[in-house]
Amino acid sequence: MDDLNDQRTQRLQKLETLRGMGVPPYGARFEGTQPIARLVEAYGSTSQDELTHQRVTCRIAGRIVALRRFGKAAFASLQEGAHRLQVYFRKDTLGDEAFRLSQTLDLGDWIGVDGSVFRTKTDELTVEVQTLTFLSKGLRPLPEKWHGLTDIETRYRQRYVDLVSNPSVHHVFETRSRLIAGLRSYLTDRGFLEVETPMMHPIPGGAAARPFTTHHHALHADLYLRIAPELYLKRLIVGGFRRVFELNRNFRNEGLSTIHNPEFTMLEFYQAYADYHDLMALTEDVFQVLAREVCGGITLTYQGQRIDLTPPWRRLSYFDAILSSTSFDRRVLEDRAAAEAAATDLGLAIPPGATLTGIVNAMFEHAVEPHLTQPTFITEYPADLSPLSRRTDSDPRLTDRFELFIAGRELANGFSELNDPLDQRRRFEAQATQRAAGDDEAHALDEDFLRALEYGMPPTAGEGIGIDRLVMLFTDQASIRDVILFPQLRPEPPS
RNA sequence: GGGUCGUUAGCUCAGCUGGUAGAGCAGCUGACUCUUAAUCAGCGGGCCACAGGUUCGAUCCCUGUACGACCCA
Repeated sequence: MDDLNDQRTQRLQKLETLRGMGVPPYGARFEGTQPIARLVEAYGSTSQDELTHQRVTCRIAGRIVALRRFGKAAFASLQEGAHRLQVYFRKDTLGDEAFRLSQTLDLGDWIGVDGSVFRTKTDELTVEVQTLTFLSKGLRPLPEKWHGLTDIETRYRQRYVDLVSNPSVHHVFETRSRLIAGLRSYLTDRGFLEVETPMMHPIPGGAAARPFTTHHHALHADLYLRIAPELYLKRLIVGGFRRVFELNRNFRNEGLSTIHNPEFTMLEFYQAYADYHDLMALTEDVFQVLAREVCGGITLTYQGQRIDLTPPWRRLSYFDAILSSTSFDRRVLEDRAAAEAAATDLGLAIPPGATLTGIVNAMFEHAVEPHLTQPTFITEYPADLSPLSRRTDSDPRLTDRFELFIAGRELANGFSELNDPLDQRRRFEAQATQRAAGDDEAHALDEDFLRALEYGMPPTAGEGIGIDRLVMLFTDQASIRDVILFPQLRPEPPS
């Protein structure tokens, strides 16, 4: 049995009272309403005299979130989304029957209202109700009016209550939606075609991550939820699309944290004939466009830090970043023993089988990443870490790749694509060696992808932008769970 | 996986040295036709997350479990 408290019991009784009055507690269509937000916007600064003169009437609907009764009159706040408008019930105006209905209303109920717009003595925009239409009965009490709902677990598990109780949550998710719409129009305006590639992959690829496994019964085949769309999008470039993007969910079977949710949203886009420098310029530009559209300017505040998106952003090579953030000399990048000593010096625990690349990357993550507050492109990643990236012409141990860091977090990853099928095969084979050595995040070898490359992929640059982290940055949220409507939690224990 | 902290009424929170629980809001009854955290009078509401242990006695001390938050790997 569910938590059957006395308030719920009371409301179940009121449901019967409504039925007794001939009022359906779960009504049907209520057409022709104006959004409360629109009404408030339209008349928020209109004077009482002007409202009287214009005889402004309206039809609105919403949830009752505050109620103040005075014998033969009452005030209520109607909420729709993040917006509220006060309504006023008078026995004189409503008549006995409708006033009796208004007396049965509870916090949380949905009603529709026809009335005239005026200002109260205290100058609050208010609708005096002429006709009251009952729309839907709330059986559970809402959280407290002053503190709202603060219990973080309940906020995530019952986001619907969070949204009712905390209007600022609406703002975060509206901003999320506008950022995504902004990215879509930015890319489509520049000739990128939005495509949909499989979510279920026979071979998980395109990233270093553990996949979720599922099974298709009719095909008698294991399938993997995609960890990245990359290899499919590049197949499309092989097929002749010049510019494509996909903006959708990826799934990675890894731990949860303030910056990791097992399903998360990624934008990936690919541009033929371009290189990673073009993408860095595009990234600087699109962040500015979004910041202006959504935040009204190109400086943001994130968790108390001022973030300045004015281009050009700093560009720093991966190795130089490590050397300039530590006091080590170049040997630590080239000699495994020196690297291990340096890493130990930084307080890092190095597992026995760790490769030079792995140790150096641990140093990067520890000594460099957290300090990259202002937008910074880290470039020229080692080829060992970048099995899908084109090698740098002047030094084939490096790649034409960048990652973007802001506020100490990776926001984007882009590179000139490796389009040499023979080199790609060797890189996959190196990954297979790592996998055999116990690295279960190493890339799997995808023969069909290699076959596609053998048909010839033009020079191409591609990039992924982590949308959840982007939204965190633009809405100043500390946890990824605050920018995902229904973040992953353990299943609720039975009560 | 490890550490720290948390879980008390529908919600937000108190609860001292171990003696079977309090407030505000919400709810119920009554008064009130311009209030806005309305006001006034009265009333009800608890598996103190769960399971063990210590104790004459546990919301409180101990152990474990579940769920969550943060930090670390």
